[in-house]
Amino acid sequence: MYICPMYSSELIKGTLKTVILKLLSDTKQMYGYEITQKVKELTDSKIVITEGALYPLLHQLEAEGVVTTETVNIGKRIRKYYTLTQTGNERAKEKIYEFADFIQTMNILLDLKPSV
Amino acid sequence: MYICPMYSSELIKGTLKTVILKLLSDTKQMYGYEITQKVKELTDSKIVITEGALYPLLHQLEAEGVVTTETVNIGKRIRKYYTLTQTGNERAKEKIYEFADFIQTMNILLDLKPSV
DNA sequence: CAAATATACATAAGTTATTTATGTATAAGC
DNA sequence: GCTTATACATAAATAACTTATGTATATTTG
Repeated sequence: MYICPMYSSELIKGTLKTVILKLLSDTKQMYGYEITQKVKELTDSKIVITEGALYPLLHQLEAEGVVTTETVNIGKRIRKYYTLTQTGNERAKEKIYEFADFIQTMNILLDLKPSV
Repeated sequence: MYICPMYSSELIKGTLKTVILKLLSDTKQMYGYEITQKVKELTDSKIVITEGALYPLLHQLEAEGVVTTETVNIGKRIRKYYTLTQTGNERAKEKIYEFADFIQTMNILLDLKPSV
């Protein structure tokens, strides 16, 4: 049986922000580790977000005012929940729309059928 | 009227190789400048390949044995035509398949309809 | 109950791939 | 004649990620 491996990193690069914004626009509040697990689960491990990529990006999004954070104590450990701001919601819509448009263009370029 | 600008470079990054391999698998022989123009035309200027990105990649593909080259004199100018090797044809199919698969996964992740 | 794995954050060095800038030169259009 | 288009090439700077490392608690498994 064929097991589809992870996509080449060059392909995944650049979609990270869009994916995170989408998840946050669906779930309101998520913490970093939760995001990595959700993406892994939804993509059957074809997209795996590493911590080194995720955390710096989340910090950047916070600095830009796209998300706000709330730190919660879970026993003696901490969790940092991220929530989209209004700006963040708009940004999420834009990025998702852009990607949908991009897919259309790539479908034409690569002669893929719309349903593929 | 809304004019869709170029996609963010982060989105385009990583699809360059796939796009070039696809064009070469369709047209057999193309030269660098021709590739940039074809992509610009097919994507309505939403994807524009810069020379600084294109030529190093073509040279790399040649070094890997994915393409062979033939230099032709056009008047006093030169053109360097690129042709896929057999390895190159396989590579092209793989990359195109990988991207099609990637799109499917992203459609699920981003809740896009298959036809979008 | 000890060890391994999972949860949960964070950052820094190294790598890779692009962008931007620069360079050379001929051909075509105005 | 000047500007734009054709046509190649490379190098420095930048951006973004991978890999590695660090800290620490919680849970599972043998």
